[in-house]
Amino acid sequence: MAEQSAPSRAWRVVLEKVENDLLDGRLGPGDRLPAERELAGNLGVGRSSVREALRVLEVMGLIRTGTGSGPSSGAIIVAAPTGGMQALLRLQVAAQGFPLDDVVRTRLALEEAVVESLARDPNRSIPAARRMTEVMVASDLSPAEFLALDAQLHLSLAEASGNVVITAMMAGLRSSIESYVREGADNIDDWDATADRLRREHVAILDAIDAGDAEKARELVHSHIAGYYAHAGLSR
Amino acid sequence: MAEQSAPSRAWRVVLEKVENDLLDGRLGPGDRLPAERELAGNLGVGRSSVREALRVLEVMGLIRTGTGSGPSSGAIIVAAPTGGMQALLRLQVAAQGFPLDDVVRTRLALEEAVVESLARDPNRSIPAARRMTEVMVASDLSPAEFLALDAQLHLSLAEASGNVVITAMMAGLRSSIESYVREGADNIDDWDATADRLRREHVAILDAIDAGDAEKARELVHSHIAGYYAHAGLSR
DNA sequence: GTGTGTACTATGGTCGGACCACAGGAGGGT
DNA sequence: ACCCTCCTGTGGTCCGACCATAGTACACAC
Repeated sequence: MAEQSAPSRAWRVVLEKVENDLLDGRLGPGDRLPAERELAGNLGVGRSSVREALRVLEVMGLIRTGTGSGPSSGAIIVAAPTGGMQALLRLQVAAQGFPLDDVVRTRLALEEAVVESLARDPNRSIPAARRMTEVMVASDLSPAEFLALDAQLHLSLAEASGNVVITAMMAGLRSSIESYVREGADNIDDWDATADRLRREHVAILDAIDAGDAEKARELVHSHIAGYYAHAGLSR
Repeated sequence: MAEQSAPSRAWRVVLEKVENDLLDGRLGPGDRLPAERELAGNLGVGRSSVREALRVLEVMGLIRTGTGSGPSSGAIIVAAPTGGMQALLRLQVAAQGFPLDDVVRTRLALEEAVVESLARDPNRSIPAARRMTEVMVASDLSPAEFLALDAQLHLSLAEASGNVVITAMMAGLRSSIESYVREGADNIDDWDATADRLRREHVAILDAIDAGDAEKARELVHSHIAGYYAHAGLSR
């Protein structure tokens, strides 16, 4: 299925070779790829083409490259989930391939799924999120600081849900609209009151999760997020 | 936010330059990037580094490159949403950065959000999806063909919802687990009966959407997908 | 004047070589 | 036995060369 019958594009050959090695188990997390020069020789392409493919893999978060010699050098499969998603979403939003509004709505859908799944999970444990809410009570936080903590809080919920894909997507979505969110905060005149409301909503959401009330958690997180974006003038 | 203070990595310089140009509106969909040699000269990096960055942008679906001269040559901003997401998810799943189970659950969350949003939308129109269900009644479809149509059906729902981000994600998720889904079909002995059930479920889902019953649509799509994966032995 | 074909030019695609920086390991000196 | 040095392997970068391609300009023929 990874065939493309496009023998042009030498770098694609490299990309497909790596993908197939991954799919067939010849490569896995922690493994080292052959050296660039060796790979080039094996596949009959130039080193530059190999490098272009490796660059793609690196940005996508699949490999980490290290100079020097020894076990930590070379290209190593790491499969860091968030990095690539973040880069992709940021760029797509920047290039207007992903409208801001759709990003927000997608975040909404995922965030609702997260809290619902948490509320339904009898083995849930969200101490990290609780701790975040406590940190956020400090009243001398600038909007930017507050929003950063807010992002961490929401992210910690996703992590607690144990779903790597959703966590990566949420991190990416968040970072892709980060600048807009920060600008949006400037549109809010009564920032202290807003921050207070957000804090209370956070606590209410966590309470609903702890109480196992999935429906309520879903509704709360929906109005929490939709409300903020509307208030900040970011939603149509 | 786009700062990295990492003057090493020449290709990052290029990537950031393009991203900043996009964010500041100096570049937009349809625009042409400067020629590779020119870009290299402007930024004080080698052409190879420029190419590595462009390769990343190309795989992410942001640009399309064309040889020759004239208006259609060079690197052009296209911001094709699905391509990059597909590549990213496929590779991450292949490298085991994204567990299969999390992919399925994410698809579930997005798919539920799609049908719910459709059911709530008074201006919804899902003729494409209806047509797909009619095509799928042909009984002489192989499992692979049936699954391909099934994928199209679900995708057409996402498209009908008008959310590009969710559509791209769903297309990517789907393609990333495509091979596993196909293998899973082999685990199903009573394929004809299963296909029949899936067809009926599809119709029921569309009916619920048309009826504006968001809750029911959500439940139906949930059991539809979760049920199939469980039946195919793909869910833990 | 019109049409046609050829040469030119700008572009990406690829390769190979060269050099650098760096990290680890091997080997020699003490 | 220890430490220092040099060697080797690795990615990171640049450069120059060549090719394929697609427009475009221009000269030539009619």
